[in-house]
Amino acid sequence: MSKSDSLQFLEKSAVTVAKELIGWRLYVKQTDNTLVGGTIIETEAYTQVDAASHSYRGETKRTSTMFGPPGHIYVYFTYGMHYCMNIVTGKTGSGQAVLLRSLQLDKGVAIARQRRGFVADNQLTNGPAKICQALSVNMHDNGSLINDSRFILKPPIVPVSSVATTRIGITKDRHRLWRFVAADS
DNA sequence: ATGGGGATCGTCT
DNA sequence: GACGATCCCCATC
Repeated sequence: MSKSDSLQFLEKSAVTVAKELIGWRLYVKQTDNTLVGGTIIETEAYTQVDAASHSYRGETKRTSTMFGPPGHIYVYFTYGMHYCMNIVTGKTGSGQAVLLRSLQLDKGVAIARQRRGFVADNQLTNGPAKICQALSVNMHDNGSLINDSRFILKPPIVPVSSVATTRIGITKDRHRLWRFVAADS
């Protein structure tokens, strides 16, 4: 699959992408040109009809990336101290994104351990803010285009099946089964 | 093993 | 002026 095929995949709706993104691999280039990242094993979909989504009340300065073209990275800052990253999906202007919630690291484990304060290896990237801390992603990366920036996204080597559940850490629209987890995790 | 609360600030009401 | 698409520590069971 080529670079343009990856971008074409991201034109699908957020719910479809969130489900099918399980098993894809995300890597982020570091300042020394090495890679940190691994396999995506947990995602959540957010859309404009969804009261839990940042895009629910329309475009603002903060959410403008979410309303831009698919394939870009939407980073937001929350709880006064954490960053979380999404991949924008769907038609341009539709306000959809997929939140990355958990990765299985396979590159850059040593630097990730250092950045995460030497927690247990299974806790390095098992949360949206942990991913950003381990991969060194912050607001400067907001708006970056996948495969044309620090961010590299590759399709699965073998397809990975996923299970749909309710989302985490939200108070509105909790009923939607828009969280997807790798079946074997 | 599980649960409550503190840290900390940009964004929107 | 309130509240998070969170994480971590500490208390308690």
